[in-house]
Amino acid sequence: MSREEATEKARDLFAMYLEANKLRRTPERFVILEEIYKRKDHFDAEELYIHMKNQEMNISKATVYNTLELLVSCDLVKRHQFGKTQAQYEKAYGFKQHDHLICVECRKVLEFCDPRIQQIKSMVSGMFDFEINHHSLNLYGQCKGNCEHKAAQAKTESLA
Amino acid sequence: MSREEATEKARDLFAMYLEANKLRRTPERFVILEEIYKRKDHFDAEELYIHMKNQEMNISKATVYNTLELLVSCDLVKRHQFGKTQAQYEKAYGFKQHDHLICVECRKVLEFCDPRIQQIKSMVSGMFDFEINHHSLNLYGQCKGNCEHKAAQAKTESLA
DNA sequence: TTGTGTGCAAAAGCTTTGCATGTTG
DNA sequence: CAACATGCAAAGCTTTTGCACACAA
Repeated sequence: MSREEATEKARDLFAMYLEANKLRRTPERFVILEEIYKRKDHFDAEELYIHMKNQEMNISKATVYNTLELLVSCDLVKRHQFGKTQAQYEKAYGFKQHDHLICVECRKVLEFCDPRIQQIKSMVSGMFDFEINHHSLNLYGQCKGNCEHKAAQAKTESLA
Repeated sequence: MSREEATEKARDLFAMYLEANKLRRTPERFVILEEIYKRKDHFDAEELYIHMKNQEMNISKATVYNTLELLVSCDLVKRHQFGKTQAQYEKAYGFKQHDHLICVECRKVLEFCDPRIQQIKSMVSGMFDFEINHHSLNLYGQCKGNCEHKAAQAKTESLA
């Protein structure tokens, strides 16, 4: 699925979600969704807010946070806590689910996939009689070389 | 290893760490370590601070945070981010490493172990040429019953 | 028209910092 | 006695809230 297709689908899903929950289709909500789906990487609420301001868009922080919350609720956006404070976000629809590898030196965030995490989830779910909705797996470490990860990136892309 | 033995070992390790890093052996640092190793569950910095105040101990928040930081650095304490803000801590020496299952309804935190996480870490480490120091795996969901997890607790204890 | 959503600013909550004082090595 | 650690309070930073106005349904 191309980025454009994913964005279009996400827009439709968001509209349906809003309708189903009797929430309003405000321009702000769709502008924010649009901007998030233009992005490739992780971002935080502040960055998104600043970006809107730079575009001369009159969108408040309250609305940014409110909309992110809505988008997380309907699974169109994922929220992560890589560091101590500031949450990070990323688009979630139409892109392969993955986990994260964080370099504690350069703070770069890489993505990887491993099917074993699904097995762990099913097993734990059964053992505790829990319904597991989502998970967060972060590996922290440091790149051995010069914090250039291009070789590894290429490797995972070939696996995808 | 009993709780007392673990506490004693932790105290020694902390003393060695302080000496190795030319840091001072202040009473506050050891009182905090002691209190943490008395605890069975997760706690946050505020709880620890309040507890000290209730014991008529004159320990400031700054010292609580500073000491937690030191203890995390030398792996005697682990820091977790289960929710959005407030970090949670737990003692780490002499207790089996584990991951967490969080009920998003009652906020209860359960613990589980799975060897597959180690396999994932080695594989990703090799693939990205990364040195992985630690990880964080949290599963979020809800208990199907009444948020009583005693049966499951019993099951994991029998596995340990 | 009606009530939800928005912008703005202020408040809240967790953590860190600055400074004077105390205490370790 | 010379640094370093502490206590206290204030500041910092991210996120939430209150309120008046705007606008979607």
